[in-house]
Amino acid sequence: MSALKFEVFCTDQGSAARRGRVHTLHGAFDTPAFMPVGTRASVKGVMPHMVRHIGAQILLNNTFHLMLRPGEEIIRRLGGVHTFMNWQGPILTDSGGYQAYSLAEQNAVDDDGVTFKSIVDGSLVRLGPERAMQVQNALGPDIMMAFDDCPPSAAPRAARGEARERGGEQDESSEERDDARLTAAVRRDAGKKGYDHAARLRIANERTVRWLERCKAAHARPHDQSLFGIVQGGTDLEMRSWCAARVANIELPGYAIGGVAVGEPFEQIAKVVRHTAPLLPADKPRYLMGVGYERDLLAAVRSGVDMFDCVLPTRNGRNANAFTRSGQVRLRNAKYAEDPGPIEPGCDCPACLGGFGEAGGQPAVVFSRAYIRHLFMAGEMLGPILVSLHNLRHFQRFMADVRETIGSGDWPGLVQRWPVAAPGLAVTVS
RNA sequence: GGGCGCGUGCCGGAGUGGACAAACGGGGCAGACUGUAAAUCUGCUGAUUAACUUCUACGGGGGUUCGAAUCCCUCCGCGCCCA
Repeated sequence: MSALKFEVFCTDQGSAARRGRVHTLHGAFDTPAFMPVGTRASVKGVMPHMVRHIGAQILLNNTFHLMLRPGEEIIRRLGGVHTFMNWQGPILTDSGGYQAYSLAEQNAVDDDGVTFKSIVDGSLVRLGPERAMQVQNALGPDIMMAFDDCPPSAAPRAARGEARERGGEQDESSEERDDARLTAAVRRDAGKKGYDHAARLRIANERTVRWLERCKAAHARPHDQSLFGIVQGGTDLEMRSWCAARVANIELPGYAIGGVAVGEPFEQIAKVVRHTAPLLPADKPRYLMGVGYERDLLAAVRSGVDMFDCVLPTRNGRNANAFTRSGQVRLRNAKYAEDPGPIEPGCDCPACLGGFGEAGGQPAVVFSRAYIRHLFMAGEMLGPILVSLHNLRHFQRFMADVRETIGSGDWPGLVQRWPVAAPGLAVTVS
């Protein structure tokens, strides 16, 4: 009797997509599922009951950040993450392996783990497979991720060039700027002279597999908590195959694809996922870590992925960037200064509906784009909250529709309702 | 009536002979964001040009100088002080 049960209700006729449900000791969630991110035991700006209200059934926490503050022992003594943050549904914790990537400038990786310079007090913090398990066992999530080595993406500059040639709608004026951010993540490894990306991927793969074995061995609560293994391998399909074979060979309740969406163009992400997902056991949930935009989600679902998480709805929500079925809306733009309409007509989120529908029915007046823009211009915290709610609801509604569609098989219909996701269908129909 | 000081771009405010279309900050405009050190970050912000450029600019006018936001004269406005 495992702490996790996965049932598949139906599989799509024309793709590898499947609809199902994952059961944990803190309840179940429907798959494919989108999990909001609450890194430090908080989905920023959104109270747990609101997170539930917009349709989320499971959310993320982060091992590394909670270990530094407030410390896993405090959370354990207070009853674990569920009680601590007042979320009684399933919780998944990321292991901190991603922070070795995202905080690359503050750490060093070796064969036994990662040494971080604490972002809280500057002290040296060591995180490896055993420690990551110890912390997650103390935090008490339903699903815990293995500690992996997430290598930097191959060549951010070249990758972006490709993306641009394909004539995406993105504004090109920003390329050099976020280059700075990407190279920051790459600096630690790729910045070294004589850097050999293939070799780095191989090392990451070997570590990830070895660390996974150690994680499994160190996992002290297998009857309460489920450990997921992670496949690395960058954009190299052979490396993905190599890693997937070894990771899948280790008996676990679920498996994840990591090291994706770290700067690659959309098609590359889809390609890696389409290649890797089928290599993971069909009777276990497959989790694509950190993804993503609607088109990425659609392509991955059709490749057989069941779980997703992403900071986009909340991070972009805090930055006045609203997701809609037809694309992103930058609510700070001057053209919305007098726009009386909701973020997205027809949306049933608390922002577009003007509230949570208290007694007496829904308010007649919505939170207008003009009002939300004003909130952002004025620095009012309600702005980020409203748009976060809208975005979270957007992704939940999208996933709900995707689940429906897996039953009906009407993918063109889905893409008609969600034009933003269209590239995801195009890429998986051959 | 006399004396002193001040007047810079949307705003505040540097600059006191050339590297000034003018620091810095604010405001505004635009962009980015994929297992969150992010309510953050980046760029632009006199006009004109695709760009090199050119033009108009530091209260008004006049002057000195190869060259002035910066020096001189004068006028206007504002502030403070003395009668």
